[in-house]
Amino acid sequence: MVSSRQTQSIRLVWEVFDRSDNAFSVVELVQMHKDLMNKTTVYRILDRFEKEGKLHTFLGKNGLKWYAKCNNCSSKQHIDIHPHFQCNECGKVECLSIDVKIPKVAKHHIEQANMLLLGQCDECAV
Amino acid sequence: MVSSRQTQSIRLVWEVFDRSDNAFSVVELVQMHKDLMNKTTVYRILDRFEKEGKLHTFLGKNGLKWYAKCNNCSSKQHIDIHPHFQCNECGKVECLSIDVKIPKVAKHHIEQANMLLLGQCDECAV
DNA sequence: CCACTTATTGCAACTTGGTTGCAAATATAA
DNA sequence: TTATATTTGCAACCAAGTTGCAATAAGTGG
Repeated sequence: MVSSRQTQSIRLVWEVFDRSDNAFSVVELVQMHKDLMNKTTVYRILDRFEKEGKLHTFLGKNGLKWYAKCNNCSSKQHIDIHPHFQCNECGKVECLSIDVKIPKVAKHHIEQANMLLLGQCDECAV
Repeated sequence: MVSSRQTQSIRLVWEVFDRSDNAFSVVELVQMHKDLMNKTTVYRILDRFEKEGKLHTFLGKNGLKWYAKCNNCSSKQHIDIHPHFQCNECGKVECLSIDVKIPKVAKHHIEQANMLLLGQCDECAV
């Protein structure tokens, strides 16, 4: 492993995140690159970005994997919690930059916490 | 829809929940009934229990669907939040009977919140 | 207790998200 | 420019979940 060559595909996938602060589902990312690279490649690149701490992941409302840029989060803070919001109508997802306290639970050693808020986003609220 | 016949399969699936306060993943439930009924049937029965407000569902750490009895929760409270805990080692899931405040977020109308805590359970902590 | 209606089930085929192994392509260092 | 090790494409695979339809079986009513 180690190195990390600067390939066309890696550049293209990164650009998506570089140009926007949105979160993207893997499905979207595979779709938007489908003429440019294989889905396996997309999966692998995202995987790598996550390991490198450039992106963090979480699960959306149907158990689909989403990726977002790590703006507020160092790779240490990945285990900490900022909640994500997903609109029940348009499906769009956002990282919320608020902190949620991880509850202490007796007899449980909590290492991570995921919080997904579901509702209606600004744009879908007529 | 409406009626609801009391079939063998429905009875069998319900017994699992009746005998224990654990949460069960669909995968487990399909597996444990595999000689008694088709997986489609298990899916359909769980689906129905959920609609009837007997069970609530949530997603575990790999996006797998889990079902648990609605003890503390009326069907109204489904949209409210008690967090779930999943052990990273043995995979077991519990409903935690603590309340988590749903954060208010400007410009977002939040309808539901899901919180999954991950860590080590009592039994896996040597 | 039988016949009938309709809910429920089984089955097989399908869909979708995600993974794997390996050969071919290509970025980089020398 | 070449050598080599990383990336990629591809095709096949896996698992979770869904669908359509024919077969089965609950729960009526007679």
